[in-house]
Amino acid sequence: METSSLATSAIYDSKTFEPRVGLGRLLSQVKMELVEALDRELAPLDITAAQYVILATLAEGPTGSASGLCKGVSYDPGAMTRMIDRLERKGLVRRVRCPADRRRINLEMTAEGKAVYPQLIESAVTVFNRYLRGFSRDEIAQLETYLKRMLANA
Amino acid sequence: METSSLATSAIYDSKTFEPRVGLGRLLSQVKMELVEALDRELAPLDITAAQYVILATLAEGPTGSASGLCKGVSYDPGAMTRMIDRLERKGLVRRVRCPADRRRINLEMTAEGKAVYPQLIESAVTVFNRYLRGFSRDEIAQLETYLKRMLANA
DNA sequence: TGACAACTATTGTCTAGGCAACTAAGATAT
DNA sequence: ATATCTTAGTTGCCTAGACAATAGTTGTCA
Repeated sequence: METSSLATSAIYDSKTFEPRVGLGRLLSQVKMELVEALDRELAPLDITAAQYVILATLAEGPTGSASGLCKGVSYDPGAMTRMIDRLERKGLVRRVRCPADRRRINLEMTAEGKAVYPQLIESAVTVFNRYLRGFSRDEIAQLETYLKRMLANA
Repeated sequence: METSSLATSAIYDSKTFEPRVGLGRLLSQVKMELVEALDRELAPLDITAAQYVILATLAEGPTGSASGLCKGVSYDPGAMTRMIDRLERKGLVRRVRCPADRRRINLEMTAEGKAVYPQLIESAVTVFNRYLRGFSRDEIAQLETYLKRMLANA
């Protein structure tokens, strides 16, 4: 039958599954190392990788409200409130009540936030380039495609 | 010069880097969804994905000590102590002082732990097969290779 | 032997996210 | 207009991991 490499056959079965060396472990490891590396890279700026994600989403996107950010980064509203507290305390971000809808709180980067932002990007680029040494652009595109396919399978 | 697809050229630069759609976001998302899916799958057994990882490492490997587990799953020793507390409270794992080295604590799965373990594997297999629908074995192998190359670049 | 270094596990403290309850504000329907 | 429903953000409580300090144990070496 030669089903072993058909795309439609089940990949794993309980007999042969090896939890310790599999894809899950690799994904966790890579993600963790990337976060740790970015944390170290950003440490001199007193900014964490988690904060970087929020700032980047805020800086690049049109979604200026807190709840928009929550959906964008799949974050709990409560966690987001406190995250914004931290960023506001650091003077990187400002809460601005939306006049049209007074429930909504729009977020703006402060001058200081905008000033450090290029350094954040620089740090992220450094980290990714380090972990992607030896990859061609095609390979990265393919890696991204695989991950997108997994997400589409959700 | 046509350097754009040479493997040795830097992949990203600060001008073109798009933090919101890149590899980091994809990796985080995939990892998170896998964990959430496994959590849901294991919920009826009252076991979390994090606990599954420990149990799997313990069941499959020869590393029976707590500190061995710490290294194996890059876990904090303090966190590991409390993790084992939880597993012990659930009756899945037993602490056994090593007679040869009385600092060391060896871990054994209880009869109950061994009894549920096949169901854990079954759950994990189900989740991975779901997220890998449509993948050939070759594609999975290549995905794993990419991730291993990233780790090797650390 | 005794001082000292290295290792194992535990505990306390801190940080941060998840969940639920709550308040305020807008939207909708009667 | 008012009652009801939905949405946005905040707060309190709980859980869990990270880090640091500690106690007990082993190995080393003078």
